[in-house]
Amino acid sequence: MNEDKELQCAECPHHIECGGKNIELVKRLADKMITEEEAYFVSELFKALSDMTRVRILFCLLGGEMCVCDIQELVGVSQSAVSHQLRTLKQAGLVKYRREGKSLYYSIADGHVSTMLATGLEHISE
Amino acid sequence: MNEDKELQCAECPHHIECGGKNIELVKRLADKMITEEEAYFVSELFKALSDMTRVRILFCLLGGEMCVCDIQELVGVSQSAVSHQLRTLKQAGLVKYRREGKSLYYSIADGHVSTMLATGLEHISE
DNA sequence: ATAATATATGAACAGTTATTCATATGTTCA
DNA sequence: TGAACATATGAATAACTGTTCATATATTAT
Repeated sequence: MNEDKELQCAECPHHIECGGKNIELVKRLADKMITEEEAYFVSELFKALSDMTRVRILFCLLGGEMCVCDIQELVGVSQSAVSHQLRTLKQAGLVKYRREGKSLYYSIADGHVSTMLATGLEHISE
Repeated sequence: MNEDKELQCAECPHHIECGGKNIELVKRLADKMITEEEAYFVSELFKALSDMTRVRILFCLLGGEMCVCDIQELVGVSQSAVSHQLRTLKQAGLVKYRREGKSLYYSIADGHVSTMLATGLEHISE
C-alpha cells in the first residue's frame, strides 16, 4: 500500500488486472477499509449472536421484557447457563435490565438488535 | 408448556407474576417461540459474521466483487486463511463467486448481508 | 505435455467457548 | 437476624474454531 513505481498495469477487459491483482481497486479501497478496531468490535458483536441459546433468549425478549426465570422456562436451559449468556449479551450491548424486587427484568437494548435478528431470520428463510 | 391446573396465579402490579414466574407471558410466548431449527440456522449465520478476518473480507466486498488475491492483499492474511474463510462465508450464504480465467471473483450474496453489516457497524458506533 | 498461476483442501495444533457444578451476592419477608 | 428466593460468578472440562503448513486441483500459456 505504499510504492507504486513498477506496479502500473496495462488495461484488462473487465478489471484493471495484473497477474491476478487489481491494483487500482486495491489501492482505492485500502484507505476506505474498515479499521482493525472496528472489525474487532463488529465481530465481537456478531459473536454474541452466534450461539443458539443466546439467539433463543433474544427472540424471547422480542416479546417484551422478561425476568431470568421466565427466560429459563421458555428456553429450557439451566439458570446458570441463562445467566452466563445474559452476561455475554449485556456486554455486547444487546440487552439491558432493571431490577424489580428480587427479579431482574431483561429487555432488548435497542432497535439495532431487532433489525439484525429480523434480517438474519429473513436471510435463512430463502 | 402443558398442564395449567395449579399454575393459576393472582394478579401482580406490573406483571402477572407468581414466585418470579410470569405464567401468562410464558404461556403466550411459548407457542410463538423461534423453533430449535430456526435458532440453529440464525446462530450459524451470525457465527459466520463473528470473526474479524471474515468481517474484514466482507467489508472489502462491499466495495465490489474481488478476486481472492486482492482480498488477501487488502486484509493482509495468508492465501490459505482467506480461502478457508471464504468457504465459511460461502456456506453461510453470505458470498457468491464466479470464475473468470484462473481467478475466482467473490461478491456479497444479497442485500441482507449489507444490512446486517451496516446495522452492526451502527450499533458499535454509539 | 509442462510450467506457472490462482485457489481449495486436509491435518494438526493452540486458543476459545458453552455448559455444569458449587457457591456467592443481593433482596424480601417473617 | 435468619430463611427463602432470584440471580450472578468462578473453576473446570469437553467441544469447537482459526491459522499454518503441505499438498491438491483447475486454468492458462508455452
